Amino acid sequence: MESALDPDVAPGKRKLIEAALRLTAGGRSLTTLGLRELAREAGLNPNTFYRHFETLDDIALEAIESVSHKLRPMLRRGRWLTTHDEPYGVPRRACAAFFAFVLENPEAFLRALVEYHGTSATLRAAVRENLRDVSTEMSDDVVQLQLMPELPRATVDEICTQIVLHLFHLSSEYLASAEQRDALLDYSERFVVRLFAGATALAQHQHA
Amino acid sequence: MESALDPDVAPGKRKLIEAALRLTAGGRSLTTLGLRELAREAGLNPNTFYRHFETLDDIALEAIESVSHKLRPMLRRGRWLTTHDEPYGVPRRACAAFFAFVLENPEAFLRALVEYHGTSATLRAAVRENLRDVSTEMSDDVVQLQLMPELPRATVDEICTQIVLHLFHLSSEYLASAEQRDALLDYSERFVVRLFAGATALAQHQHA
DNA sequence: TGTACATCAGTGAACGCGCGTTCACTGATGTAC
DNA sequence: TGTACATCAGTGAACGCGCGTTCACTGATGTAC
Repeated sequence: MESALDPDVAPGKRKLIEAALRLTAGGRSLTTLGLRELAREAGLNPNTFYRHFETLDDIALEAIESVSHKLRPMLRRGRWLTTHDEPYGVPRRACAAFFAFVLENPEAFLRALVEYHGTSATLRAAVRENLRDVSTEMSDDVVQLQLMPELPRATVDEICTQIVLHLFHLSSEYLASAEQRDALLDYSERFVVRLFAGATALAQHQHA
Repeated sequence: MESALDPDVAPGKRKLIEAALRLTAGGRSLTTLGLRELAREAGLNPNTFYRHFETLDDIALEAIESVSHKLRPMLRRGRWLTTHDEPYGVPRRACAAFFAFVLENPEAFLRALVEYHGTSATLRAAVRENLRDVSTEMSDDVVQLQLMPELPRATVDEICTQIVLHLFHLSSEYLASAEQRDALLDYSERFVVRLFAGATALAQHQHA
């Protein structure tokens, strides 16, 4: 269940992409993969690569895309917030939901982290675009549930971007040490609460 | 003036380390360098490598260390704050000082960014240690200049860590596009101000 | 002061190996008539 | 319905190349006596 590829792509192509994902699951960059290495991992003739891809960049992009297509739907609204709860637990539960999702998809996050500051501009852009989508959805929720009624939409957007980025960068440490997970959750909650509390306080000062 | 190496190390060793720094300046990871590639860049026989290093990891570590020894003293106290100014401009000037420093040492920052989530645990640890030192010094300043008298030291430490990390991750975008630099500075200032304002507001709520 | 020897940075040729790439081939599936 | 042909995923052998590594060598500097 590594990827969610079309079922009607050639089996060799699917095997190669799955091999790429397997090889990079531990934190290796997609840009360091070799053609023969991929074929070996996929159990195919090296030549088969050329039947489906032009360059090694091609397969890297398709691999990123297949992960993204799996991740995106799982980060939609419902997972983050539950409307009928008291609002003060929301930041903690949102952080907890994010980290739970990281635990469910550790390889995907390690891959994304590596490419975030990696060599390939295309892969960097792909990762950032996905993060932007996540933070936009988070911001939508905050606005629609009227969690921060005093703040303008632009401010909520900005803070959500910073939160998602922060959680994203913490995810490797969250995966690495099970003992620190509670501490990281506390830490992230304080981060979120402080940003929103600060923005609210500043907005009130402006009004007074 | 790439590095600050001991003047009495063998010229071949210095040339190899400088070659490593040159090759990674654009954002390549140290872990992807080849022995012959280094020798070529340094203008030396490939074999000379073995006179000074055991493995390719060795030279990567020494390269990181030489950058660190150059960077550390430049991030000390004086650069961040100026005591006699009004306190409300401090966050912006601190961010501006950090970004100015990034502009002066673009290669060093690109290198550090790449290794931050890279494959080698040793290099990751080296980068993180340096960031921790920077944020500790920043926290010292905030406490000693009594900029946030209501906040306990632990809170100031935590916020400074988050600020340094945030600025660090922004540095690649800061370097990449000159047009966005003013916007990034504004953005960072808001981030800093919100965190401290939030922590202060929350501390006052607790007292009331 | 002069000679013999050890140390050590750097050289040059050669090795075996895995790499990306090319070419000619197989065998299954689909399609035209 | 049957035959001929095109398409296409996958195979296998071979290529030239750059890699890390080894071995034997040079030549300068320092040291012992």
